Amino acid sequence: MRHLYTLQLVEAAARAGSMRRAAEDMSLTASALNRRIRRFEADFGAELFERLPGGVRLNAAGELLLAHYRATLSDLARVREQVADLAGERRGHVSLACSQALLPYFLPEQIAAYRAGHPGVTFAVKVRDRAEAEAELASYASDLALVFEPIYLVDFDVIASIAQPVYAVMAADHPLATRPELRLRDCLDGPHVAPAAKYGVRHLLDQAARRGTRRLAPIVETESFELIRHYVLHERAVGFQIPIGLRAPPDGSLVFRPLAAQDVPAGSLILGRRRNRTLPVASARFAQRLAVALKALPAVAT
Amino acid sequence: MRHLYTLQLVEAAARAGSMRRAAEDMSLTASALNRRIRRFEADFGAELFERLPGGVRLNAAGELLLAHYRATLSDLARVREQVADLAGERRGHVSLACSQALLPYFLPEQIAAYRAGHPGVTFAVKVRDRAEAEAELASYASDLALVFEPIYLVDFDVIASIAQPVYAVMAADHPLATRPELRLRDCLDGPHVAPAAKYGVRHLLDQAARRGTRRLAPIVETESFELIRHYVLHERAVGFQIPIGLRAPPDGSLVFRPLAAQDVPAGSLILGRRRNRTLPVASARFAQRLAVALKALPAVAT
DNA sequence: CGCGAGCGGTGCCTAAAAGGCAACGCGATG
DNA sequence: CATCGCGTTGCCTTTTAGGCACCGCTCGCG
Repeated sequence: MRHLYTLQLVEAAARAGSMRRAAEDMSLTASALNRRIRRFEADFGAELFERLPGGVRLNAAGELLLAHYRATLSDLARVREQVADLAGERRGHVSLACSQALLPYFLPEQIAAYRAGHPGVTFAVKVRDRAEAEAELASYASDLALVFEPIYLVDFDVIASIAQPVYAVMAADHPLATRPELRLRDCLDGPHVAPAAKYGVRHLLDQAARRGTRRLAPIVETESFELIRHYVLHERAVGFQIPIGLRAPPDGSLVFRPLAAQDVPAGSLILGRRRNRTLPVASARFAQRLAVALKALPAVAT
Repeated sequence: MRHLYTLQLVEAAARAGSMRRAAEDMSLTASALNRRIRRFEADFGAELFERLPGGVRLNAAGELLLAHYRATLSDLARVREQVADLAGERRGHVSLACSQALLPYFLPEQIAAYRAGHPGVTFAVKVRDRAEAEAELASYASDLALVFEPIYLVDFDVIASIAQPVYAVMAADHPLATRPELRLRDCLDGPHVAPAAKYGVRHLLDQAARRGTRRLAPIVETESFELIRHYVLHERAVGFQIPIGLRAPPDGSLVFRPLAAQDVPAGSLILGRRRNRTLPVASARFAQRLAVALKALPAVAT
């Protein structure tokens, strides 16, 4: 959109940290970019940047304006989608930040099912931990976030929420696999594989362990739940994951057992958007679909 | 703001209903305006107007875009105020749509008190009935609305709400003036002066009368509460108003008596803003002040 | 301590965009 | 059927934006 070009240049300068680099990024000479920004500042009534010897940095006014720009851009995209929808094109784009547990089964199925009915809609899926996901929303980088145990930020609207207990993951021949439900201490007594601290599953486990005056002592700590799932097939250890990210392999090599609720309370898997944001039609509809699918989930994985 | 000029032209054309007239309004030739709009439509990817033989009218896409423009404008004004606030200027502007009852005492006092602390802040007060006030908010024409018995629209956020019973207004020597509280039938039996149907007070009276299978039969029906207040001094008639718009004159010529709550339930005086809207700082602060002042109101006028 | 590299900013000239003017086609109107 | 007002287009002028060369400045490095 042509009329937002100046603001786009401001964003480029803010991102590059230097007018000359921003000019190069935008295929312009530094003088042209500089003049546009200076002219805008004069018109706007305030400087947007701190001019430092080594470049520029946004000041408070600039941050405010840039937030406005991003909001405007996002709203304009929504309008364009609605207009396209008016013309019956059914096009659109959904951007979503989610926790890892959604990657293997839930999201692929949901996206595929949605695209079957709306082949013109494209998706962008980013994997973000619970803190990052909310930052994604705040900066308009993603429309939706589907996160396990998010840190409730002020600018976050919950669209749907379901409980997800923590499950222990282990090889079928693990001694604990005979029990229908596990106590936390059983898992901690033996070797265990845990996700990194930034993940909601780990957060719940740490809190639960602290209540029992225990500590997690993982033999492997990782940012990848996929690694956890596969690792426990190699060494007799217990991993952890929430049921939405688990499905029994056909060969029966892997089993899941819930942790007793009195030890580790169930966490919340939450679908949210930026507070007060009107989503593009495609995102809003997909969010609606996700909300329905989440509620229809079987309470327990098998 | 220079970069929104094209959208401003679109709005002018929409308002004028003709490109030539809009061009005149904006001090431009029709050809220039027409070309800007056509260029924008090409860039945007959709036509914004129906071209009729007698002029132009916005189509659905145009309506959508214009709503975006107004939202952008409003958000930009907020940003500018926040930036001005950053510089410690304490400037700003509050636009407010309100019912007539607020005009004689409450609003002048509140505005004056606020301006005493913030002399840089200016005000725009529009008088609107309950339906119009919400349209004001929806179109971003006003930041706030303070209305008696608004028609609850979907896009309306309530900031504060207080109960206001309906009072009868009459000359001090009116026969009914001797009673501390009046029944509705007493008022309807004698000559009475009533506000027009679009006002909340009249709405409450009509509903109440219908329950008692009575009808209002005003000798004078008017859109002006000021006229009502003054008229009852000339003829032995009863008028109606809510206490926030009433104050006993020093000469004691006018008296107010509440209508029995079992006859006419109290209505709500509601301070609201457009749903999901971040208000400019000045408006937000003034709204906060209004909310406090409303809660501190004496329950009954004397 | 000097010197070059990189920065934001400015004057000058050219290129591009926007505006004004006149005219065209077209439907509505009297 | 002539006329009026509408949106629109071609042509030319005016305004605006961009490229280039260069200035003054700070900072790191030899």
